Amino acid sequence: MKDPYALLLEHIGRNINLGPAEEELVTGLFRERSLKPKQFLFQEGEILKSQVFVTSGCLRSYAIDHNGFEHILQFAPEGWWIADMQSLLDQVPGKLNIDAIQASTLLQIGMSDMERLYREIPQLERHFRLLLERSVVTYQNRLLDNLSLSARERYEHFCRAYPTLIRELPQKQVASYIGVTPEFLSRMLRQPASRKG
Amino acid sequence: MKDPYALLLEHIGRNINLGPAEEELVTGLFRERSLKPKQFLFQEGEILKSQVFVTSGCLRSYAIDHNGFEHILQFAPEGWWIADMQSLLDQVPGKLNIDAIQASTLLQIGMSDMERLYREIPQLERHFRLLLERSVVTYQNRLLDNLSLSARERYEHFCRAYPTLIRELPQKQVASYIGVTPEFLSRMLRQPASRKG
DNA sequence: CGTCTATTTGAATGTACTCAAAAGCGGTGG
DNA sequence: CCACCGCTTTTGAGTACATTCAAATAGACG
Repeated sequence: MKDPYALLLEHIGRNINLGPAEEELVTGLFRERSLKPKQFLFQEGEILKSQVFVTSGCLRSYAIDHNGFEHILQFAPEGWWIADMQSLLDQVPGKLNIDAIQASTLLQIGMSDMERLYREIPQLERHFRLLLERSVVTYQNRLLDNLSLSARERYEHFCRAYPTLIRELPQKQVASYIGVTPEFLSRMLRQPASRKG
Repeated sequence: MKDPYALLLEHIGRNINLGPAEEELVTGLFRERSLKPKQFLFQEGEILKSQVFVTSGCLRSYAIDHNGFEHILQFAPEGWWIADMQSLLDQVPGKLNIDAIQASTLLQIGMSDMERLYREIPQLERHFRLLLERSVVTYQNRLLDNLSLSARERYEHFCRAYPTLIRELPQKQVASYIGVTPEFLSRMLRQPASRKG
């Protein structure tokens, strides 16, 4: 079992170099927490107060539409950040739900401590800028997939993007992520992929 | 007609405070450029070399799918940045096209100059971090709209999000942005919105 | 076991697409 | 000024991909 704090520092270390004092400052401000499967970290209507870094297991964020259907926005396995960013940034009631899909551990930091980190370690701005750039690219690609690909193609993309996750996830959640009903995904997987290649 | 450089500094000034020397450094590294309607800034397969800030008019970025259909990813009116981020960040051939939908002017900065700016004005990391946070939220919301809303609802959202643009854009481009065929959007607008509210 | 949820299957339906063609619109050049 | 061209919008008819609702089956967990 890896040390959560080591994981966080390693994650940050991919983008910037921190001195020992800085590393201590960072680790000193994050709190460990664990979640059981299906346990909520955050629910629609609440105001999110902290940044969350997943250190083991896997969380997900999703919205519930006006027909009661879940739409998964993000899976966050080990080494990923997850949040309702709108709620966090503007301190308004969130539209997302975030829960654990496996037993998970995470590191949490309150927004005022986070701001202190940005003040005392300006390099962290860079770290998160770089992360966010990747995040934007990812969402752009997913959006284009949804605009231009068939359900089957989106499923194939998903398998390639999350080769590990796909084995652990219930079909229902894959369906929710790629934007089809569970019934339709079930039929699709039974059907031989039309070989026109 | 506003000064493009003043517009850029005003834009940056919303997030951070620059001294006069810093402002000069910034403006010294951006080059002005103008585009006629339908003129390309960037085409699929090229490698994007510069960051682009729109100072008048409006650009768009879009991808072309394997059936030849355009899918608009972004409109960039005055005061917005636009890029094929994947191409820019990884220096790989891009999948997007970027062109002007009106006569437009913009400010451009090469990646090495941009890196110099980040080095000499670390605060800029913060500025772009904040921008990117908003960008992620926007793409997340658009993705959720595409996963959970009907074509009509997406159209209504679009009208609210871009009240000015909607008056200037050909229907075809709105259709491409919200993810329907132009034929379907045409029919939809002719149909009375079912009043069940 | 029994319960709860996920998956599968069936039949009917709907939303949005395809292809084809006509009509409208704007610009350009003779 | 009008004729023509290219592009957008509209209209029609047929179709497909995916959903809905209902019910049966299978799996997981305590």
